[in-house]
Amino acid sequence: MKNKGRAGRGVTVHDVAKLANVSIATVSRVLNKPENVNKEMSERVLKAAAQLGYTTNSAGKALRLARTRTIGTLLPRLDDPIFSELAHGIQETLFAQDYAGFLQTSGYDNTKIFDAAFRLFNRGAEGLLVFGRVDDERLLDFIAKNPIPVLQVYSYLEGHALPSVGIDNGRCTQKIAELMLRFGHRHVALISGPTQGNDRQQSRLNAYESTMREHGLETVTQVVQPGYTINDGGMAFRRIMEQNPHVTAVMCNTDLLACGVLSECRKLGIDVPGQLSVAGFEDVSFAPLLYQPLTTLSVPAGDIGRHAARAMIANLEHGESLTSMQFETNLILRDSITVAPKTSERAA
Amino acid sequence: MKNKGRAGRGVTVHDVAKLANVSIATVSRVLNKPENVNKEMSERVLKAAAQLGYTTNSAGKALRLARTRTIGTLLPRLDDPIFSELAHGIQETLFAQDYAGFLQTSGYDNTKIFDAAFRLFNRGAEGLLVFGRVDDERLLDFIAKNPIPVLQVYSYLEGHALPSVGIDNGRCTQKIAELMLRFGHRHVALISGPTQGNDRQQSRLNAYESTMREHGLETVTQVVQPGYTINDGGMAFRRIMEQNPHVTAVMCNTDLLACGVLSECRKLGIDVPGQLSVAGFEDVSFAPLLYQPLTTLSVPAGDIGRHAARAMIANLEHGESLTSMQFETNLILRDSITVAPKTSERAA
DNA sequence: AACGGCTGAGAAAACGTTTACTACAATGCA
DNA sequence: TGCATTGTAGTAAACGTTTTCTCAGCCGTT
Repeated sequence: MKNKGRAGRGVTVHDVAKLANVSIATVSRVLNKPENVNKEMSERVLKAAAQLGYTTNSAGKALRLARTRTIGTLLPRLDDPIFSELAHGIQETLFAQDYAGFLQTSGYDNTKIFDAAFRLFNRGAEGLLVFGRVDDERLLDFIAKNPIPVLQVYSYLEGHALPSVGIDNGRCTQKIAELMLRFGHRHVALISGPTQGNDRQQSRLNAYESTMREHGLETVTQVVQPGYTINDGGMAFRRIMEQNPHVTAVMCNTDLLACGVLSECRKLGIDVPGQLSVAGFEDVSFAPLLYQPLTTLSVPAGDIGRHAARAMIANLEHGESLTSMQFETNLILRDSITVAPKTSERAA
Repeated sequence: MKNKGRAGRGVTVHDVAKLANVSIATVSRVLNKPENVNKEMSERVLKAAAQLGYTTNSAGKALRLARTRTIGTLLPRLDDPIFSELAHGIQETLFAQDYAGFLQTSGYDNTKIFDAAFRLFNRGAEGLLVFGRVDDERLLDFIAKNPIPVLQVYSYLEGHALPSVGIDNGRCTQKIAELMLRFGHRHVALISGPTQGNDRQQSRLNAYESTMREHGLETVTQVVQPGYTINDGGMAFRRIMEQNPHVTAVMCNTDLLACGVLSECRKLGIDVPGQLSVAGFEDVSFAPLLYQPLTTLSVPAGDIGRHAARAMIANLEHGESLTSMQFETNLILRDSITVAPKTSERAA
C-alpha cells in the first residue's frame, strides 16, 4: 500500500533525517537555510542526503510553497524560424533565472488554444506567454477569473485588455508598402497567410489595403489556404500572374511565402527585380542567400522573447505589473526590389 | 497566516464541498470518477465548482498521485531548424496524449547539461528526452541512481548505456562521401561544426576521414570555431581554397555551413557545380531555394521526435522498456553537385 | 419480517515539504 | 549564583489532493 505511484523512487526527508539522526526540520533547514544550522550537523545531513541520493520532491515543495518557478509558453508551431527564435530567447532567460518553461504548440486552430493554456495552468505554470493576440472568449474569460499573469508576445496590440510585447505589424507592412511606392510601383500585390485566427496576417493585410487605398491604388490580394508553406507562396503568385499580369511588385507577409514567389519566378523565367520586385517579412537567416537576396523586414524575435520572460519573472517575484512595449523593426534592403519598369508606367 | 503563497488564488475542493453541501471525497469523485456518483449530486457539485471557478491544484494532485504527466526535453538550442523540427514533433505528440512538455535549452556547453536535466527532474519531469549523446559523467551517474527514464534522440548510438532513437550520423556521411567519389571526385574537403561535446559532428567527421582513408585519398578538414553559422561556413571555405585549391568537392556537416560555402562561391565567382560540388546535411526547408539548389541528406527529425515521445509515454504508462531505433535518411540530389572537372584528374 | 447484497457518500489518512512555535542548552552579565 | 539572552534543533501543523475504509440506507429475496 505504500509507494502507490512510481514505486522505488522515494527517498524523502524522513529517510535522510533518520540516517543523519536528526529531525526532518533540520534536514529541510540544511537544504534551504544553511546559515541557521550548526556546521557539524549540516555536514552530517549533507552526507546522508548524498549517500541516499536524495532529491527533493517537486510536488511536495510546490504544494507547501505555493510556487513552482515554472512559466508556460503557447505557440502555434515550433518548426518555423520566427517561432523558434522567440522561444529560444524565452528559454534562455528562464534558464538563467532558475525557472523552467513549458512549451505548448497548439497550431493555428483557435479551438485548441484554450485547452493548451488550461493544461499548462493545470500543470503548475505561474504565468503564461501567448504568441499573438488572445481572441478566444473562453481563454479571456478564464484569465479574467484566475489571477494568472498573461503576456501576449510578438504582436504589439494597442487597446487589448491584456498587455503585449512585440512589433506593430500594421506599421511594418506600411513601411514596406511605402518603400514599394517610393520605388515607383503602382501595381503592388500582397500574398498573405491565412488570416483566420492570426492577428499578424490580419494586421498586415489591413495595413496593405489601407496604404494602397490612401494612394488611390488598386489592391491585389491573395490569401493562401491552408498553409504558410513555400509552395503556397508559389501557387498564390501564379494566380496573381494569371489574373493581374500588370503587377510589378509583390509583397509577402512572410519570408517563406516570398521564397515561393522567388522560386516560381525562377521557373517562369521572370527576372527579379528587373521585371518584378519582391519583398518578404521576418528576415529569416537564409533570406540573403536565396536565388535573389530578399528585401525584407527584420523582427527582433529573440529580444522580444527575452524581454517577455524577464517581465514575467519580475511580475511573479516583485509584483511589477506587466506593461506593453513596442519593438522596433528594420527594413533590410537587398537585391530583390528596384524601381518599377517603364512598361508598368505605360500600363498605369 | 493563511494563504501563504499567492494569496487570493485558493478555491479548493473544500470550498466546493461546502457550497455543494457534500464531502470533499464526493467532489473529487465527481471530478475523477463520475460513474461512481449519483447524477443529481454530480450536477450540484459541478455547478458549485463552476460558480467558484475551481481549478484543481497541480501540486496537491501530483503529490497524491505521484504523477505529473510531464516530460522534459533537453536541446542545445531552439533557433535552428533541425532542433525545432524535432521539438515540434515531440510537443505535438505530448499534447495529443495529455502530457505537458518542459523544454530546456542548454547550449553546446556541456557543463550546463547536468544543471538543465536536474532542474527538469526537480520540476517534476517524469522522463527526459536528451538531444544527442549523453556524455556528462555527472548526468550519467544521476540517471543510474534515479529511476528516471532517459532517451537519447536524433543520434542512433550503438553500444551506449542509454537507449537512443535517431539516425546513424556516420553512415549518413559515408553515403554522401561515396556519392562524391562515384562522381569522380578525388579531392573532397569537409567542413564540420565544432566537435567538442557534439556527437553528431564527431561521428560525421570520423566517417568522412575513414571513408577517404579507405579509398586512399587525402583528407582536407576544417572544423569551424566557435559557431555553426552561415558565416563560419564561408570562412572555412575560404581557408580551404587558400590552402587546398585543388579541392573539387566540399561536404558540409550542416546545411547552414553549406549555405556559407555557396554564398562565398557566389562572391568569388566560383561556378557551382561546374568548378565545385557542394553538399550539405539535414535538408532544411530552404535548401532547394538557394542560389544553387543544395544536394543534401534529409533527416526525418519530426518523425524521430514523434516516435521518441510515444515511446517515452508507453514506458511511463505501461512500463514498456525504451529500445533503440535507427531511422533511415535519404540522399536528396539537387544541382549543387556533378562530376569532377577534368582539371582535377590532371592534378591528382 | 429478517437478512444479504448493493449503491453511494462521508471520515480520515497519506503523499513530501516548509516553517511557526516551542524547548532546551549554553553563554553573558550583574 | 541567578537570570536574561542567544543559538540551535525538534514538534507539529498545513499546503490540496485522492482513495481506502466504513457505514447508512435501500431493495430484493426467502
